[in-house]
Amino acid sequence: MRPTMEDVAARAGVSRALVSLVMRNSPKVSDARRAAVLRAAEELGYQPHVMARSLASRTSTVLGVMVNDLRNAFFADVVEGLDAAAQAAGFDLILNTGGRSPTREWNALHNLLSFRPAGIILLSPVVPAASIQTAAKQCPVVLVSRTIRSSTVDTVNDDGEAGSALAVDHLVGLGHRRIAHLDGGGAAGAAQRRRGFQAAMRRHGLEPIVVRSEHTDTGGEKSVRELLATYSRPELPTGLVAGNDFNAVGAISALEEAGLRVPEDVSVVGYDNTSLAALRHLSLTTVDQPRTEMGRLAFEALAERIRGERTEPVRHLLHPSLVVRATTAGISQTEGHQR
Amino acid sequence: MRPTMEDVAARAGVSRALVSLVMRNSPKVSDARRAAVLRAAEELGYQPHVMARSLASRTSTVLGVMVNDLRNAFFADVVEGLDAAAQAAGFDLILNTGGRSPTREWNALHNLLSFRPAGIILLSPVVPAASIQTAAKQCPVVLVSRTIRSSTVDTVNDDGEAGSALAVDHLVGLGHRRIAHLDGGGAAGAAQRRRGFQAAMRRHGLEPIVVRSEHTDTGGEKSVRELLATYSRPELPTGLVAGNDFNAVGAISALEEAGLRVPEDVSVVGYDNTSLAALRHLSLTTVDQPRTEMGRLAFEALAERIRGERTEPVRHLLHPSLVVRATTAGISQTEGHQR
DNA sequence: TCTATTGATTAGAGCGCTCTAATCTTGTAA
DNA sequence: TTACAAGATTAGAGCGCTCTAATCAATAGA
Repeated sequence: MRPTMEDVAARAGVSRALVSLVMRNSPKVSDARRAAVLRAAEELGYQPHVMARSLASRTSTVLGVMVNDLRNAFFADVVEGLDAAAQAAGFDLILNTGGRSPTREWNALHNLLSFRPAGIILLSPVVPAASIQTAAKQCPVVLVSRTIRSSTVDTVNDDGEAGSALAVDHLVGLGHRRIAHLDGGGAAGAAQRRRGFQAAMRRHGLEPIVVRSEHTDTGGEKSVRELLATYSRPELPTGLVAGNDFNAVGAISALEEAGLRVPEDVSVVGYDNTSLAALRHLSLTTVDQPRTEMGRLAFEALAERIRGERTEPVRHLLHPSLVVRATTAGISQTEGHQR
Repeated sequence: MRPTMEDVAARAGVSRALVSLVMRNSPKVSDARRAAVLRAAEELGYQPHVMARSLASRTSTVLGVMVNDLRNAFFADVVEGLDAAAQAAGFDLILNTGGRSPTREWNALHNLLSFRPAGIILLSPVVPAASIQTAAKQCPVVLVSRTIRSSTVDTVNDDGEAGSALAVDHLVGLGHRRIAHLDGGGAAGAAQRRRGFQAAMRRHGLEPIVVRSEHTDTGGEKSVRELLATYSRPELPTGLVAGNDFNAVGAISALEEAGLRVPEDVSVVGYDNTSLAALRHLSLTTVDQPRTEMGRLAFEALAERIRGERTEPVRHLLHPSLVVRATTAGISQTEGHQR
């Protein structure tokens, strides 16, 4: 059996309480005793039992994290940021996946709650708001990539509207006037990206063209083929704001297949700045969200609640940035100003 | 304060011990009492306290997971598989990252250990074997993507040699005889892939060509340029076995840049079957490891140790499979049989 | 010298649960 | 009726720790 505090106390010739104080490095322990206890602990290979500590102190150093889909690089990055911040502050993460199913997610949430965590972070949860409210009664809750109308839960989101606007501004700045958006449909965040696109276009006095698509490469291909079938060459949009990077790659394929060059004939902007966008082969201009930072902020929000420093909800809306690479350029002279 | 077992007992008019039995659904409780307890628990919103249970029962339902880099899709997939299996068996994951630094990793490991987990899973750890041994004295340990000479720890690895062999066999079957490997250098798993390549080539009576490279797309580009500079066209390898998918993409770029067509002039095989390989735009033939399955097996190995069913170590070596897509083809007639 | 005062140490209760052993009910056989 | 086994229930100790309040030691002030 692993040594307990009692064992250390016996070996150091002090009481269990004193060992406890040393372990939490309390200042009110004499140097001599502290050294003796530390040595005894070292010799026995003693390590405090986190759960016992948690039970006795009625506090928790555990943070529950529910992530819908770890395979999604976005969430993996957020968790990385979360873990770094949590580890630095002495918290531990207990992690769960919900598999995009409300039922499984609710179970996962329950599981986390049964650890009496200090707080909970939900990454893009699909459970109803009421369930989240219930959880929030037990401990602070922070939502990432999901909004909620609740004064007890904080949220961290990337500003999808701003991201699309960034893409539109970039293209317009390059001289483009006919710009289409490949809409992600019901995918997470797609609605905001669409709204941002439309608003930005109108702001520039341009007519927004929205094509129904999906957040996949095949979706991108299909939408571009539709676009190609709908518009004759001189009226074809010269700029494309894709729903995400995969979508953009599909779009580029279809474009090239049709004999159009990117970016000479059509400029394409992706979204998410995934690892594939950085590939020199593609070198996709895309919108980057501060993912790790989102994880850090989520932790920070939670920490403030845990420390009781804040009771009003906080809504972080992070600003994405545009990573300009090789798939966007000014429109060629021959096409330029003809409407 | 959240209700405890005592509260439920009081409300149901029974003893705490009886509530405990009901919560662990013991068969030796009368139906009437069980119903009463369940109702009281429901009304109070009672939920057992996992940590308290763990402390009292001297058992743990927690599994420690140390992952080096979650951003690496490989590990994210393994964790998904792990989580699914663990959740199904009633275990919870506490997750940590080690950041590829032995020191930070050692701290992370210590943290996990302080939860007195039922077992620990280390994904591609970089700490010395001795540290792993130490941990293994406290609870069962399973290593993924790392081997060790120890009778107390189990390992789950993908057979990198077999993967390379798969790629070579495929190319040889297509008629290729001059095949080069873009070596990943010191990257994890690179050595095995290289060995597998060399062995497979010799088995076919062919001379293995190994070019030093890196597991990145720029690495792939550079190596191909070197290859191009070294060999005159008729002697240029017609088949390339890349170190991983990124590397393959870089290689393809450089090839196309030099006016060579893939797969007509040169066939390229990647490794890892990352999401980019599946892109229709690329459609990369690549080697796929059963990642989720690896997670499941890691859990299974741990579970067997936890249940005390096995004491001899187990070494899982998973067989990769080849996903044939569009970057490989038979060599064109004009090039075919000339040496 | 005696008493405050401060700082260091410890006794002991308790966190929310499990588990063993003891006790209480029934039902059944003699 | 009595005895007893089998099943249902409970008392109470204890898991490894923290925390409050009490105790103890040492120094300072009168």
